[in-house]
Amino acid sequence: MEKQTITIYDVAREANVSMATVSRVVNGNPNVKPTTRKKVLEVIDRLDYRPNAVARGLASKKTTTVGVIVPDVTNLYFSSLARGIDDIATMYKYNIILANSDQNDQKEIQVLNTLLAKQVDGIIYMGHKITDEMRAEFSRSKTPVVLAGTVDPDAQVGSVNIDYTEATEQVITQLIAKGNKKISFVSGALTEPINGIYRMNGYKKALKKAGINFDEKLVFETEYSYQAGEEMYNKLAKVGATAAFVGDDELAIGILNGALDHGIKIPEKFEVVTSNNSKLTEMVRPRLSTITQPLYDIGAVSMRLLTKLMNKEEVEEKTIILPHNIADRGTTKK
Amino acid sequence: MEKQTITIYDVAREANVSMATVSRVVNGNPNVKPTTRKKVLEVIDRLDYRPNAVARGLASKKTTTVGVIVPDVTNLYFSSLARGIDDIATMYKYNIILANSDQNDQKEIQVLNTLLAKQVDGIIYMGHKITDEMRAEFSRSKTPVVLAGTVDPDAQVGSVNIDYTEATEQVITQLIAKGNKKISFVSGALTEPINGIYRMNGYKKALKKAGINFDEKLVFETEYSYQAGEEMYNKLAKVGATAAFVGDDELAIGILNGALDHGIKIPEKFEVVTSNNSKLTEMVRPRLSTITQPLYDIGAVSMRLLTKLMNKEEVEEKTIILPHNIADRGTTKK
DNA sequence: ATGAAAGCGCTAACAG
DNA sequence: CTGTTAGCGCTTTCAT
Repeated sequence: MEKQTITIYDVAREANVSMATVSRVVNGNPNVKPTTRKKVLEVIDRLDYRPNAVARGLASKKTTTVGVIVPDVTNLYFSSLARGIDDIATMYKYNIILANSDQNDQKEIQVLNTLLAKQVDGIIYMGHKITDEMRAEFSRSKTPVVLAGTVDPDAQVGSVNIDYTEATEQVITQLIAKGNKKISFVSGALTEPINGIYRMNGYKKALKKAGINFDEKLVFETEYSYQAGEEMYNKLAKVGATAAFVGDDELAIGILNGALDHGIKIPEKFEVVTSNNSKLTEMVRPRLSTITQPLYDIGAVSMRLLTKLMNKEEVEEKTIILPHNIADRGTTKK
Repeated sequence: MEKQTITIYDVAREANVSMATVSRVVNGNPNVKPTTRKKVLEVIDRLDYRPNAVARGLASKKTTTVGVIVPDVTNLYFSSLARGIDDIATMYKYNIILANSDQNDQKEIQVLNTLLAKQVDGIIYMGHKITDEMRAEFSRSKTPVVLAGTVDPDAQVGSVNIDYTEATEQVITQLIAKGNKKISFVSGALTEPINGIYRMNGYKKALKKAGINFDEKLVFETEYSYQAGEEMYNKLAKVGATAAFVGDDELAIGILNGALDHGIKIPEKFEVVTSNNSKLTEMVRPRLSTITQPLYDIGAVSMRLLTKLMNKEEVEEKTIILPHNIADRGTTKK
């Protein structure tokens, strides 16, 4: 025979009080006489009663769970953000439903819909690009949304990022100061605003300031993968680049190793700066110079912002920019 | 004014059918006349009706979500498993509630309880060690549990792993064949069965077969981190080890870089073999030799097993061992 | 401080 | 093939 699930009703009966009272003590409502509270608590303990969050969710219209959409958790950039998100979520008593989207448009919409169907109280979205359809869904639903480490020029929703333009400009400026004239720009698709708009603008600004002409041949779009990076080095060599600014750490490591495997001296003959400062950057030799982003914090702050939004608190600014820096390590000249 | 959520009842009214019929078409029940199905579907579309999964969960006692407990998602070993889990979960229409435990006993219990309160249909646990309390909770609850990449000698629950003992034995045997006499065993706590029992047994077996005495001084327990590895190299040098078998990739990379930073030639002067074959192993130079585990598959198979358990299907064997191999790469002699 | 009662939105017999 | 009717377990007014 199935073990009977014990409900709030059982507790009420055993404690000689009403369901309402049990509900009150479970929810920490102060309007309960200490004696009855004690009595109820004791019965709860004795019966090993565990509130059913689903029933509670249906009645209260709050699930205390938030949806997290991520391209791929095995990417350290995203898993670092996810970690920050989960920690703050836990702190505020939320749980996370984590869904990998593979940045696939269909899957994203699909995932968003099941998340909404599951009545999540809020959503954190990470990705490289927001399709029109997603944007439409975001604004159509009254569920709060925060973009973490993800930019959207037309975003009506909250977001947490660093200033990619400025960071990129600084990197390029430093590279130019070290004597580089041909600095490649390697990133994912330029149709992604973070690449095509923000980083690219920073790149061009630095070039312009230094009086260097923008050369399209130095710009490479590719996928975010180690493999793509390894193959990329040849192309960089072919166009005569002496340095590369790279938008993703795994990609950068691919390029670094590609160069190394060709016997190129790093940083003497080729410099590379990456963008995410994931822990990978410190695990390779030479250590990768990089823009330092507070990855964990971006996630944490995103979740914190989301809690405010879910709580309908007033937020002064829902487009948050966190500080960044540049770490000069082994892949750039001293 | 709040936008009124539209329910199954609204659809029923608009379509001139009963809630039951709407429910049937929503759930793909074949017992609906094509005409009415069409009519209902049209109303659903027009009203933009979206079934409430929480209400459904309460009524059906199934949430189609599973809990996933993991020490830390930013660890590539675990995120790789998690990725496999999520993909199969999606395939079977489940969602994943992901919770980081930091391998903290208290937090684990805490997390397990909220997962259970949220009525997850099943749980996948990853970790280094299962405390008595967790084991007790697992057997007390009727919610199916599967351990992924996690061993528990007394496990009553499902599990998916490789044969750690055999794999370790093979590694050590190969290392011995290459002339090493002093091979260090570096892992996390030996109180964790995977280290203290399985891997250690493999280590000792290989030694014994080769007639080499077990030397406690060659065994090192440490935490799973890159940093710990970097610091570990000195100790290895001190005891005169010429090779190391390492239980974790980040740890192994730390050791590798520690040696490299000391100017040690790898693999000529020191060999290292790691255990998890995460993508990190191919990103360092020289590439790390490793036991190859099908990480993604361990996750995928775990989730598949869990679906069967949740479905109360008959499973021949719930302790699954997946095949492994040894990849001889740059950190071992040819 | 406590109880009664009406839902929350849906599924699942059961009946027809 | 379709409708009726109970719940699922809890929160939340509204009384008292």
